[in-house]
Amino acid sequence: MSPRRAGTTGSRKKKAAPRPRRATARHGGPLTIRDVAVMAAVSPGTVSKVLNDAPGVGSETRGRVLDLVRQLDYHPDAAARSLVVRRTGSIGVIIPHTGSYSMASAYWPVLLTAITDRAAERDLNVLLSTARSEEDVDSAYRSILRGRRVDGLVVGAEQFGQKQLMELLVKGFPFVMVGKSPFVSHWCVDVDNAGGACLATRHLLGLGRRRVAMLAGPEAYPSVHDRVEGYRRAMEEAGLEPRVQHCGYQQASGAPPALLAVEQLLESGPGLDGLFVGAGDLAPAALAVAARHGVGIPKDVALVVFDDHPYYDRFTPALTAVSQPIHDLGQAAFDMLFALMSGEPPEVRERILPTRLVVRDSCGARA
Amino acid sequence: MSPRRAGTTGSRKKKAAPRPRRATARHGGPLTIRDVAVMAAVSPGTVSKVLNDAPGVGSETRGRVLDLVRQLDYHPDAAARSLVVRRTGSIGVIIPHTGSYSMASAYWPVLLTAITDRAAERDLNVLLSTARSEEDVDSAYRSILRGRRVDGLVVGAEQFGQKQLMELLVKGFPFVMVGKSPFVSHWCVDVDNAGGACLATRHLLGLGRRRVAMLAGPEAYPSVHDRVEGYRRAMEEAGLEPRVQHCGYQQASGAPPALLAVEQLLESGPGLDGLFVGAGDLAPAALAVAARHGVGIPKDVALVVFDDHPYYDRFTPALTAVSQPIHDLGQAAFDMLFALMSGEPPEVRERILPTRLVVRDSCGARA
DNA sequence: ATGAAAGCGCTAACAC
DNA sequence: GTGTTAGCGCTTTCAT
Repeated sequence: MSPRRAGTTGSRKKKAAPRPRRATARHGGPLTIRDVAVMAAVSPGTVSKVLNDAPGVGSETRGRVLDLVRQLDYHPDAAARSLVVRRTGSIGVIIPHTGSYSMASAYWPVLLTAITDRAAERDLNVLLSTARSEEDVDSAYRSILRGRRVDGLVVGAEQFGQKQLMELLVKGFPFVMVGKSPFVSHWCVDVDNAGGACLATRHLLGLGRRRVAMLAGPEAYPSVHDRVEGYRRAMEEAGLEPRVQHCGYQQASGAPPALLAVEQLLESGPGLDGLFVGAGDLAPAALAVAARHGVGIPKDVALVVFDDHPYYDRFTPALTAVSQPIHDLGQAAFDMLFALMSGEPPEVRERILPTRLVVRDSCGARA
Repeated sequence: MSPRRAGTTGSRKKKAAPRPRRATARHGGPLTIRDVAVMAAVSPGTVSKVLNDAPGVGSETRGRVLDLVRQLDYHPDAAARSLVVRRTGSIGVIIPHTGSYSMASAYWPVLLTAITDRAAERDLNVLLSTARSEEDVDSAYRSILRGRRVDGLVVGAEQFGQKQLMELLVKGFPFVMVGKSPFVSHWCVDVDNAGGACLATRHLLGLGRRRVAMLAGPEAYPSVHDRVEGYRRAMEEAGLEPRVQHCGYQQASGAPPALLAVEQLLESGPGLDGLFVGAGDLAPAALAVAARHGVGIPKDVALVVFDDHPYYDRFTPALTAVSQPIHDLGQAAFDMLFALMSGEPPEVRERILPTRLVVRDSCGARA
């Protein structure tokens, strides 16, 4: 397809021929370093040195080349460059989205934005892979790592399988996890799940609520575990009996397990007067069931939800929430990865960011 | 740094030497096609043919190589490959996020997810660039196009500058726009903005509202223009006087211009009884101002907003909204780009997707 | 300070 | 059917 050199002097097979290569620049495609070199009347090697701020180039020459480069808007071919320098200039980000929800919630989008912006500052590109299901994670993983397309990786650790994590670890591939992995200990960033949950629960307790239950996600996730722990701690401090109801996250189809879980909470046992909703995804379900049962919020049941959203402000009642510093989390993840890639391991292996409580109406504090 | 070949026979400079190259495989890095070739006792060329399903390989050999490849988990180096095939196997996506809002709204995240998933099906990677401001778009643009890192591009056309768009056009670079550009005519996908706006307005009119105003974004955007047009059409059909109030989108800081715009709408002129909010971003402001003025929704003013969100269901009143098929839009954008990249231009230059009205409480239809 | 040339890992044209 | 080799566009010794 691409025209290789036309027979120069009939010498194509004899090994003695000094591999003439193309002597003159005559192509159709984009500019190459040769073109620039020819026009600047220097060798490609010199242009390369200029472009890479390497020493050994006269300032007069350097200036001339630089001008030309600017004028021609020449940019070295990334593939050719990475082939020789053995770096791609990209990082990978793998994020899960179970159902259409995760991407619609603010968590991943904001995280991603933070990472992308930060990466851009360092002249790194971001290769994004989304994974629909946990099985999907594997293919996302290989598609992004296959062929050494990235120099480092940010992964949502909770959804990542042990196998892949171990693989990365063994390879010594630079990566950081967002959220703790149930399987491996490695560099990661996370929010203070236990602390935030404790904060939320204490807040409800401080408002005089006593029968405070927790609606939690699937037990397998470390974040869920930590939030349950924080809730438990607050309850036990107050000498109260914890009551945790787990449920699955919203799936792509089928009846939301959250609804059933809330039903169970409301129906069984003695009446609640407080509810800590352990994940933003679960809040709508909790509100819906409460409304259906004629349970007033915050009058009958005071409610705090983990993970904030701008729109909670416009719910009725406006939701009191534990706000996570998602943007900071993304920046921290990138910074950690960047350090790893630069061969300077960050000081701390786990960077845990604090949460804060945003008090609105659903907890009854303003009532 | 990387160990080049150790002097084989002292012949390093004489041009007669047949460029011996490395004969034996002995390195530290990842597997190369040579390694596989050696182990399979075939030539690299043959391995390459197997990997690319090229003809001219015996089925016995093919099987042996394939087994080995699988067993070794060998993947060809992407950079080396793209250098010779002149394709990167990646597409770029540039999305704007003014303030932290855009990414928090469902539009871009869902669009991005759709594109990414679709790309994965075609074994294409997605290089993501976010642009904070309109000036930022330019650097995002160059960073992603610089060095030919992608084979095609999806861009949010409204925020893209004329200069960049023209550049792409002139280069003949495959790209599709999401939303129409004010500057150039090119392949693009969009929702039926005018139709959706008309739908919303007619709905309000059909409910008996007569003094229906529209709260719209900045005039410069084609989508805003189209929505205004749809609104106007519906009003004029009914023989009513249109009343449009423009405002800027939410900025990173400063008082939201939306608030002021709504104030103006409510204060000036004769009392409204209907409001068409031309963009999801503006809905919270409209509700806030209405509440502050003691304007009941839908009792006093019936409201419909363009662009739906799962959480609107939990607003009070639940928001009636024009729902855009964002996921489909993303898929359509990718499909169009893929066709372009395959050299088979899509049949239609503009793919316009229909919207539908999601009736909830704010329009008063259920009252 | 500059240029020549080797070679990164792969594919494609051609020879056998 | 299989091996050989040139060369993609760049960086990087090494010689000059």
